Amino acid sequence: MIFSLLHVPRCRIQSLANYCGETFHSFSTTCGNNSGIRLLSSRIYGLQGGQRKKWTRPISTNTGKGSTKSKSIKHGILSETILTSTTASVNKTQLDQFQEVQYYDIRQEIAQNKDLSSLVTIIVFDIETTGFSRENERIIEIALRDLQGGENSTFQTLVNPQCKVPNSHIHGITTQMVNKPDVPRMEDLIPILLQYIRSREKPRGHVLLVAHNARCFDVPFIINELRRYSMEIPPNWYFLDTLPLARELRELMKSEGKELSSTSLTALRDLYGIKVDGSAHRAMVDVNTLSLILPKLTFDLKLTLSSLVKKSFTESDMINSKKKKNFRLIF
DNA sequence: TGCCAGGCCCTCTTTAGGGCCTT
Repeated sequence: MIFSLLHVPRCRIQSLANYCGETFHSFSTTCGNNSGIRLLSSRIYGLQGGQRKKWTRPISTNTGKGSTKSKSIKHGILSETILTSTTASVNKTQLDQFQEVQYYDIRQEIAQNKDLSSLVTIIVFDIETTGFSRENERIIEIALRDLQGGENSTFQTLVNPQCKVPNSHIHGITTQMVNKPDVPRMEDLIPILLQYIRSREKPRGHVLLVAHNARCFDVPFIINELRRYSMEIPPNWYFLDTLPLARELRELMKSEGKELSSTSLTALRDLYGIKVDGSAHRAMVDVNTLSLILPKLTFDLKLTLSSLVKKSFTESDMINSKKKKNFRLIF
């Protein structure tokens, strides 16, 4: 049975942790045995000039159900596929309409003491890229996991960067793996990704996208990729960076006379005794790792859902932060 | 010839420098 992290009363820290324990135990079981991954046959409309495109490319989701079939799979979430067919039709008009929907700042809703559990979808995500430069490098893999579980709670795909992959030694993703016609390019993927995340949202709800070092790495990459195709981050997306949380944990442990060797994802994984099922530095493996770390981290730091939302940031926050920094440098 | 990512945090600090974290 899958429970939602978001169903936990906002002020009951213990409940949050208990809930996380149940959720992530269920998730862990699902992940270990693994559930089916689907090959989506997608039809999309090109964003540029409304040109219609049709292709079939491998994008994976999982059912989130512990079926008998899934228990027979042994080698991690990346290795198995079940063929199915789903149609995703998105055009620019639909996306424009989406952008026009008015959302309140969720942080104001906290102040108004609204029930966040009915508003927020938490999605852990990770990207693999050809390097560190958001300007010069490209995304080659994306993975997401909706922590409320259920059918199609994960999304993952390789991305065709249309350039060489110089750092295969890091993630094992080679130029040959991604530079081929059946791997979607980013311009093909963006509308599908937006549609997927929107499908996980609650009515007039918000999305909290969580990643390790999100502020300096993952989020700027995502923003840049969207901007390349004249797209913007949807107004109801908020980001949570777990790196500052890891730093808080290190300070907390230090005050208790303990030591955290590093604030990396690997160090947190080791601290909490989480076993890696698959190749580290593949997007879904890191997503699964962070999905298991998050409830333990929030428990140790006594963080509620509303406190997580308070720590979140938007694209606007990043822009304003940069402006303030430039202002300080000038004056 | 010079640059080659960038934001955050710590300290031998704040008109700075270096390390961490992500691929």
